[in-house]
Amino acid sequence: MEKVHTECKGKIRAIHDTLDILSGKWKIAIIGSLGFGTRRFMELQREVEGIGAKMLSKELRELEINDLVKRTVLDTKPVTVEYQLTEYGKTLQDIIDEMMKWGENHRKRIMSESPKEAELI
Amino acid sequence: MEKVHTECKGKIRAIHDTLDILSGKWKIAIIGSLGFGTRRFMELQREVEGIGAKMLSKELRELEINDLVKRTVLDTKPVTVEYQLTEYGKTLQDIIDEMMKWGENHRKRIMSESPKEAELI
DNA sequence: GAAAGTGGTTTCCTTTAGGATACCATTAAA
DNA sequence: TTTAATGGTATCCTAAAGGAAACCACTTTC
Repeated sequence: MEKVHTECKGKIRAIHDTLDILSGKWKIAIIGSLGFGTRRFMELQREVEGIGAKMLSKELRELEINDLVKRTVLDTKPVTVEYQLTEYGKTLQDIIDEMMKWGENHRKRIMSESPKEAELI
Repeated sequence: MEKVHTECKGKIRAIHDTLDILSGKWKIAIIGSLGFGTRRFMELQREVEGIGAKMLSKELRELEINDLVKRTVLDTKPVTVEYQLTEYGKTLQDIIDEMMKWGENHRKRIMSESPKEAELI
């Protein structure tokens, strides 16, 4: 029983590691945008609607630290910076797909229960 | 291109729906605990180490609203209340498993890069 | 020479998440 | 009669997340 408990805490920690990387208001949208291909800072800021420069730069830095996104500075004038998903970053796809499927189904479920309230979300 | 964009926003919304349900400091631990079987309020508070009554009650209410957890009041004296995962709640298992696998692998990866820092996390 | 675009950082502010403590009613045991 | 256990709620407080605006250096265009 104690072994089960210890094991279990490790698993919960693992789940939270993943959750920490994916949660926050913008990370998924950024990863989603980069899923279509390489993007520059300004392109991301336009595609991820509503994000400010501060948050974008912070989120990108975190994704870069976790080796999910690669940042490349090009020697142009003025400098351009490219962001792309790393191969490792692409390994998130399975889990993101699962979340997408579950979330879409959940919304349908809620809509069929009480459509009016659900529309407000 | 616009259609792609609209579709994409729906998908991102779906992912965030899922994320909203799973994120927060305690939900995963609660679901994990209930994964072993029915639990009473006090049992949960003991098993989910560190959680206070206010947070536990709030998180349980949210899980109940989303039909992931069922709350049953038993007519004993004093009243006992049982919480259990619904069938729908169990459908989260796939996605939680994916997150667990990814998180465990991610930790190994970080450990092999820079074991000393990683231990601190 | 001014404006606009490149990719940001810094500062300050508001909003939200979470925690500590006290409290509630009920009942059984000591 | 006090204590402990049941399952919570209400209030207040802190910490963290996030947003707005100003600012930076550099270069091209108007």
